[in-house]
This record gives sequence, structure tokens and C-alpha cells, in this order.
Amino acid sequence: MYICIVKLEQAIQSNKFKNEMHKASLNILYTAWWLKTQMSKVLKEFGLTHEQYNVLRILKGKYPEQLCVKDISCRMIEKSSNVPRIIDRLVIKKLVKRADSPTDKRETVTALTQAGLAVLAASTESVNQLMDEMVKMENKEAEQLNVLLERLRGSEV
Amino acid sequence: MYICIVKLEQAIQSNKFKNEMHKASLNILYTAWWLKTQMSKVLKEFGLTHEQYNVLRILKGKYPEQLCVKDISCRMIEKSSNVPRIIDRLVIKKLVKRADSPTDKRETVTALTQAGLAVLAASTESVNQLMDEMVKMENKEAEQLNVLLERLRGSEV
DNA sequence: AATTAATAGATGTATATACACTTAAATAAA
DNA sequence: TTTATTTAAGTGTATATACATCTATTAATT
Repeated sequence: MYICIVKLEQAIQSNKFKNEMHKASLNILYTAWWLKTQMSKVLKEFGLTHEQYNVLRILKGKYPEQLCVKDISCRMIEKSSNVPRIIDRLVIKKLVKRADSPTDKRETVTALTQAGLAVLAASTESVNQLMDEMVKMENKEAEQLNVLLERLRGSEV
Repeated sequence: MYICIVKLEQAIQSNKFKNEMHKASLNILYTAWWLKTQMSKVLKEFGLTHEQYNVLRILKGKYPEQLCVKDISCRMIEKSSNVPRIIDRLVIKKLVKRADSPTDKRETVTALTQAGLAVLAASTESVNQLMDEMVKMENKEAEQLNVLLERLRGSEV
């Protein structure tokens, strides 16, 4: 039982921010890293990386439908992830199975196996438990956070 | 000139969120990826990766002081970054110089070169310009975002 | 129908992440 | 002072990221 570092200033040993927006961008990057690190520790117990878990969750969302690589890619949080090679590793672990698409010979389609479903269910339970323990935030605050993040991304470029 | 995808639901093609906090965690991960991707495009013009840029900024914060690897590491946004090898690449580009520490023979100390200072100044200007164009957010909103992110990380574990 | 363009995804490479392990040096303990 | 512990950082490996290139196939154009 220990107190997490709360303030960004402590976390990155700096208080030189151009303005609040500059601080916010560093704060988002740091918080994302923090979330991923905590989650990865839990996922490791199931032999999964964060990205492998993400692919399993996407497949679950359409289960028992088979998804082609691009349908998985466009649902990934980090778009540039190399989905074919992540699938390769999940196939080796027998958590998904891949086949040639019957309708388009360029595509391969992937679906969860029973083992994949089981590992996903168990790991999701652990991840949810972690989040519940780790993050004490009112529903209202989380809602506000979502509004602000979408506000941040919501300008024209 | 195009409209960025604003809503998380569109970005990851899903609207199945356990609750607002679950959505917020995905929103943070996605926003961090989005920020890094945009920034990396600018940094690439200067031959820098996001992490190399981060190391240069940390060295600038103490310039002309020399910093040892662990002093750089503890200031990194992503703590697990492999600082010795990032420095290696910056040394090859002659943006930093490394020497043995005079006080502790285990340590090596690193400082920016004149070239490093110049590249950092130019790239920082481009990054700041990008952020100004990309993110239209009131100071007050950014402040609120910082409060919420620190609130999120601020519980006991 | 034949040619061209676009798409899906596999593959290759440099860099980064995450983690374990090693070595050398500094510090603490005996 | 000698031994043990801790610390700093370099090294090795599997996975992921970012990006470019290649091949097969589909779709579009002529």
C-alpha cells in the first residue's frame, strides 16, 4: 500500500510548462503511459500484451463473427499497430484462429477460439478489478473528462 | 483542410463502454496516441523521434549542466524508455555529447551540443505551432483537464 | 476484354518498450 | 579492512511502433 505520485510536476520532475494546454498534453501522455503500465502488469499474468488484449477485445465485440485485418485495425486504439503480426502471436497461443476469406482472396479472417474467449474473460475481470481499485473517480467527473478530451481533439486541421 | 474525427465512438468504431470511467480510459489512450502521432510527423522533419525529442528537452531544462542517465530517466514521460540507447542515437547525430562522470565512475553525463540546441529550438517552434493550430482549447478548460487527470491518478493502490 | 488503379495484407528495417540479466563501482555492514 | 549490498548503466531478447515496399487480388477505366 503506497501513495501514487499524483502531480505531474513530481512525475516528470519539471514545472516549466508553457501554459495550461502544454501541461495538459504532457499530462495526457503521462496518464496514458501510467494506465498502460498498470494494465500490462495484470495482462502479463495471462501472457498477454496490451495490444494483444486489445485485439482479443475487438474480436469479442463481434463474436462469433470473423473479422478481417483491416476491420480489426480500424478499431484499434493505436491505429498504426501491426495487426497481422499481433494475430500471428495470438494464433501461436491458440487464442484465435485465422482462415482465408471466402469472399475476397486478399483477406484473411480471424475469430476467437474457446481458449481465447476464456483467457479474455478472465483477464478482463482482472483488468476491471484493477481499474476499480486504482481509479476512484465519480461518474460525473469521468463524463466531464470525456467531454474535455473530445473537445481537445475536436478542432479543424 | 479536413475535420478530425472527434468522437471516440467513431475513432475506435465502438460504443460498448462499461461506464464513463471505462470510456475515459480508452479516451485517454486514444488521445495520447493522437497527440504523439501528430507530433511525430513534425519531429520527423528534424530527424527526431518523439522520445529523442523528449530527451533533448530534458537536457535543455538544465542546460548547460550535464545530466546522468538516471536523471534523464526520472524526467521522462514514459519511464521505461531505454535512455542509454536513445542517447547513443543522439550522440551519432551529434546532438548531444556524452562523457564519463568525474565524481562517479559508474555514471556517464550527457549535455546538448550547439547543434542539439539549434535542432531543439527549431523543432520546438514547429511543435508549438502545430499545437496552436491543432488544439483550440480555452485555458480554463485545459486547467480543468489537468485537475481531472491528476484526480484520476490520485488514489491509493 | 485488356489495362490501369486501388486495396488487403504480408514483409523488412530502424526505433522504442518492457523486462531480465550482467558488470563495475559506490556504499553499507561485518 | 574485508565482505556484502546497493546502485548505475550497459546488454540481450521478445514485442510493438512507424513507415516503406512488395505481391496478389479486386475494382475501375479504357
